[in-house]
Amino acid sequence: MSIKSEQTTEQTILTVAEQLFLEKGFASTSTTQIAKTVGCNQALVHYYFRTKENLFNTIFEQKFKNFFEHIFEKKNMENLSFEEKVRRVVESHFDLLRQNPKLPLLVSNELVRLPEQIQSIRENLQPMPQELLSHMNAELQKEIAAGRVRKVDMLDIVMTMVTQNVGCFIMLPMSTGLLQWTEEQAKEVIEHRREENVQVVLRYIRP
Amino acid sequence: MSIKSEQTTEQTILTVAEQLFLEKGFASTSTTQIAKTVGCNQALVHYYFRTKENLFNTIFEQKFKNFFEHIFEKKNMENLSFEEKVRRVVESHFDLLRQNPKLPLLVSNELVRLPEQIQSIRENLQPMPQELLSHMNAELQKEIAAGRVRKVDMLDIVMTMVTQNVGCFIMLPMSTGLLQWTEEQAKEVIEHRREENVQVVLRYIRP
DNA sequence: ATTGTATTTAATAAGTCTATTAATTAGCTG
DNA sequence: CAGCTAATTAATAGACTTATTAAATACAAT
Repeated sequence: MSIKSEQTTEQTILTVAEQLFLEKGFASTSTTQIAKTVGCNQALVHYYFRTKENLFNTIFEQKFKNFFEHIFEKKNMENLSFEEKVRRVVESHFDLLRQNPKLPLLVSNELVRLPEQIQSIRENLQPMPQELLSHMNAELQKEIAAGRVRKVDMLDIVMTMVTQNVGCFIMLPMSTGLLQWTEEQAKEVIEHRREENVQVVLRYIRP
Repeated sequence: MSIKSEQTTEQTILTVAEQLFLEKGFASTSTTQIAKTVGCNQALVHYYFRTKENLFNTIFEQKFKNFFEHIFEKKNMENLSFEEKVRRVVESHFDLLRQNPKLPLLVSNELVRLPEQIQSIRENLQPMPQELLSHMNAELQKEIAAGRVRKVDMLDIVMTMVTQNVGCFIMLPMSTGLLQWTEEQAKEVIEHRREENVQVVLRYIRP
């Protein structure tokens, strides 16, 4: 085992495979390469996960679920203003993406490849979003009634936020290349865009 | 030749390959499959383009260049208000993406795969963006000075627009799956988001 | 030490993929 | 029609892929 192991080999395979899938996508990652990176025999990958598809799904579903759990995690924000709540939601969504910058592209790709996959995901997190969304919507309606927010659909707010945050990370390699940012500059831009994305959403809902 | 041809076989190969690359990406599209779809022998694909990479680059660069030309196309908007200009730029960018809904994902993927590619693209359109950007910036500064727009960087405006529009199409398959839109509904959402994206940008720059 | 189970490896089948080569066909020109 | 070039095909080399199988090794418990 070349990778430092407190982990079992099985876990190491998962870790390595995740990295490679994120880096190069499903099609361009071979079980041979996974095994080579782990430092084990290629058959071992199939011994633990039988098929490459299986291995991928194990990682993918876990990752996706984890991601949504973070998003829908109940945060202690009861006594904050609506604006402050929105700010925090945008920021924590952004921060979650920053920790998983390559996930959105992988998800976008693989959901195109396997539209069925999305159904199994949907079923795994059925009640959460609806419940939360309607709770948030109730609060939004109060704000609108009080004239602190313009009349706007909750779904549009969410889409604006998600699109802006996700788009930011998907486009990062392209922006970096086209505008020839150094890694340093790229980091600064990300930090800067975090606040701008908050502004985008806040100004979007302002009366 | 099974595909109806007014086109030469070479052109047909280009057309078919473009479709398949957009659909399934570079790695998951084989020259065998291209040939099968075209209805010709697999060697013919290599006869015309020698390598798959070559074929891809031919299509990719042409497509990318074309796309940027549309974006930086001079439009006749001299006697419009700044706000109206912004609206039209956002809308025409959105419309261009709507005509090429799968291009952003492909570009995102392949620029990760080949960071060098981006440099050759950069060189192909060197003067345009800088020139246009500084022209737009001059106008922006006037608007800011006149108090019709808040103090904001041109780059942030552009990034907000591009991110919002591109993100919209990259996330469409995911949104459609998660929220179980019909094709009909998806179309309506796109039409709706077109206007919302305009609002996002306009409200983002409002004083 | 032996038995049993889990882990790991070597070997390999069966298939696909890219790319090349040599041969065949089509289409045009003189 | 002969001759030339371009288009097209069949065949195949060679590399790489996924997945399986049977054998070898490691490790624990009896």
